[in-house]
Formats: sequence, structure tokens, C-alpha cells
Amino acid sequence: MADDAITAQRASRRSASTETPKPYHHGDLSRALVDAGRRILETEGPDALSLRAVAREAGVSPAAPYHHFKDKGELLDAVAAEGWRELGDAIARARAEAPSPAVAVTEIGVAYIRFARVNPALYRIMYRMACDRKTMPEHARKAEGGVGQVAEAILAAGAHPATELDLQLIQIAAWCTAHGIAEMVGFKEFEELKEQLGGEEAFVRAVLGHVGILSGRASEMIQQG
Amino acid sequence: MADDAITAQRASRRSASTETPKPYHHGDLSRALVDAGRRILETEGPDALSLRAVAREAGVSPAAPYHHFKDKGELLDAVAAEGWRELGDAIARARAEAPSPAVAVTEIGVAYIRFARVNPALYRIMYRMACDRKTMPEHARKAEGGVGQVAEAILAAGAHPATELDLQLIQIAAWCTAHGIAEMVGFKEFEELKEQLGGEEAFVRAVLGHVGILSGRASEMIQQG
DNA sequence: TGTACATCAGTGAACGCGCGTTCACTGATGTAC
DNA sequence: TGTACATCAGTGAACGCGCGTTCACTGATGTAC
Repeated sequence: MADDAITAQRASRRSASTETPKPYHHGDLSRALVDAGRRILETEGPDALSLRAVAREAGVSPAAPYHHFKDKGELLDAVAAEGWRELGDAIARARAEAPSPAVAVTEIGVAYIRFARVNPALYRIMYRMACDRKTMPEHARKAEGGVGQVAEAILAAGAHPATELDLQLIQIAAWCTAHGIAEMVGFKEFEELKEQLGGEEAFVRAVLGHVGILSGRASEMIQQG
Repeated sequence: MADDAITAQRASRRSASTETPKPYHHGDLSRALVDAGRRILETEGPDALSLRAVAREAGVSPAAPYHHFKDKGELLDAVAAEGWRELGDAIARARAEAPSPAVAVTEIGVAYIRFARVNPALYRIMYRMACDRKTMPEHARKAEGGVGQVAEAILAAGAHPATELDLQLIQIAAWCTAHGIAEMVGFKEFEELKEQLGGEEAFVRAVLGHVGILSGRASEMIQQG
């Protein structure tokens, strides 16, 4: 009877997904492994993210993941891919919720940096893997995934880049700056400044406001550049 | 006699330093270890930088480094510190050689990014360690070490920040942007654009030109911000 | 609906590896008389 | 200048560890008749 309940639970989990806390083991281990990976990232940091640690955290033997991922790399890819997807969503949300297109570029920057701060270890391995491969993941390069949205937001803000090249360069500059801030905003040397400005987000906005592109003055940059 | 020659060599190495290729072993092992570490970084990447690998590369037993460094971390610190020192020198040189104070800020940015590109693995671990500690190394924060020079260059360019806070924010924004570009400039998706623009340095300058602060228009940023 | 069987998703033991670090040691270097 | 001795800077073997991956296995799940 208990067995029947578990079986039913597993079946329902595979089709829809209203479930009780811990139906792991059978059911959806690859999902569980990615979740476990993220838990490890946030509690123990990026260097603790071994295949064995993930299996352990998921309550499964070290060999089990091999039924779902070719090797360690593929598991890590899955974790990072989820990160990029969520970052893309956060950006899209920020853009949609911006009070006006004129400030959308800034809001994207703020959302990007906030994501990195809320998921520091995840963001670190996302970027570490991108740097190792010397490329962004497919998804992040597409319009819905991230970078593309910046270009759209810049255009929507009323900027008229002279050339396609100008637009691309602005996009790249914005992306690089956001990344730089994301990696450094947690540094201790900024703590005093953050307090002075009334919190970390205020600090981030202040820094963005001194960058140019990300301060909602994209069109100026284009006309001048 | 051969022994005498070696002894003399060692002695001279300790005082001055005009030397023949391989006087290692005795002489200056801590120097040799740092050199070995850098060689490993550039040939095998940051993840290969283990204490054993460094000892191996230096031609010495795995226990030898412990006479010069408390533990692995201290050795890595020494490698990274050398990187920060050289980066600081590169920045100072760029500033000194800039044709005018007005373009010095841009030249600093270019020099920074060039350093990261010439020493990619070194730059990676320099930053990885800074992120782990959540702070820049002492030396990089000082005026002669890096960040401080940016502020000086901005002032020398004729900018008149309304407040000390403005200057700090610009400094931070510049630093973050340079870091972001440094980490991403090698990405494959930019290759086409680089060719279009006539090489990587041209590409870097073009991106910097769309950032604002780093395009020699710092004073505008300040007056507007 | 019940049975026979293939497949699927786990187990747990084992492998070889490179790591950081410790240890007792040894021979060369430098110092005091 | 020569000898006795302390110290210094190495050696190399050993430790325990966690890692990624493989393997033969087993029991549960799903399928065909």
C-alpha cells in the first residue's frame, strides 16, 4: 500500500508535477542532481562541486549520475545552463517591469548584478565555464537569453546607432561592465561606500550611473562615439 | 673545481644577479618556484597550478617548497602578488607614455586589458584569489599599484568631480569595466568583429570608446552625473 | 488479469590518480675559535 | 688558514584523502501475449 502510493507519486511526478517533498531516487534524478549541485554551490562554493559531492547530496551512489549524464562535465553544464536560463529570465523580467524604456537598460544592469549577488557561486561557475570555453553558452547569446535583450532595450530607449557595429559595441561594453561590477560588488573595500549611499543596490546604481551606457544615456554615447 | 664554480655562482646570484641559465637548487629557490608557477600557469592553465606541479617544474622534491612557503596558499599568493605588481607597472608605464593626460585614462584601460591577454592564466588566478578573499591585494589598492592611478589620471585629464564620492565611483566603474573586458575579450563570438575593426587592440579601443569613462570623456560624465 | 521477460535505474566495491603535507634523513653552507 | 660544529636547504618515502570512472550486480518498472 505504501509502495502503491510511492509508485503513484512517481508516475504523477513524471507526467505533471505536484509532489510531496522527497520523492527522489526514482522519479527524476537528473533534476534532483542539478538541484543538489546548486545546493552544494551555495553552501560550499564552486570548488566543492564534484560529481561525488553532488551524488552524496542527492542521496545516491557515486555511480548513479552516469545514468543521466555522460560525465562530470555534462552535469556541470546542466547546472550552469540552468543558471543562464534564470539570468535570462531575470533580465527579461526587469525589462518588462521597467517604468519606461528609457530606464530599461539600467534596470537590466541592476537585475544582472542582483542575480550574480544572490547566486554568487553559481554565477562564478557559469563564468568560469564560459571563460574555459572562450564563449558564452548558446542560450545566453540568443535574444531571449540575455545579450540580445540589451540591444533591443537600447533601441527601444530611443537610441539611433549610426551603424549595426555601434550597436554591437555598446552591447558588448554594457555586458562587460555588468560582469565586472557583478564580480566586484562584494569586495570589502566598498562596504563603507555602500553604507554612505544607503545600501548595496544604491551603490550599484551609482556606479552604473557613472558608466554612461548603463545610465540611460545610451543615445548620447552613440551620437558622440 | 666545478664545485667551486657553482658555489661562486650561487653566492653571486644571492647578491646581484647576472647568471647562467640553471643555477637553481641552491641559490634562490623561492624565486625559481614562483617562476615555475608562472610557467605552469601559461602552459597548463590555472587548474594545473598545484604545489607538487610547481616543485616538479622547478626540478625539486615536493617537500622542498616548504622551506620557503608556509603552505600552498602562500606560494600561490607570491605568484599572484608578482602579477599585481607587474600589472601596476604596466599601468604606470601606460600613463607615463600617454601622449597627453587627456588620453591617459584610455591608455590605462588598454594596458590593463593587454596585460590580462598576455598573461591570461595569471590574470585568472589573480582575480580568482581576489574574489575568494572578497578584496583586492593590498598592493593593487594603493596609488602606485593600480586603482589609485586611475583616480590620479582622471584628475590630471582635467575632470573636476563635484565630490570625492564622484571620483571614487568613476574609479570603481572604470576598474570594473576594464576587468569585464579583460575577461571577455578572448571570446570567440567577437572574432568577426575584431577582424572588421583591424585587430584585437582596435576592438578593445572601440569598446572602451563606447563606455564613456574610459573614452577620455570623464569630465562629461562627472558634470552630467 | 496474470505471467514471462527485457529494460531501466539504481548499488557498492574497486581502480588508479594526483594532491597537500609530514617525517626522518643528509649533505652542503656558514660560523667560531 | 684549519678544524669542529650548528644550521640551513634540500631529499625521498610515506600518510590519508577525495576525486572521476568502471564494473558486475540487482531489484524495480514497463511490455507483450
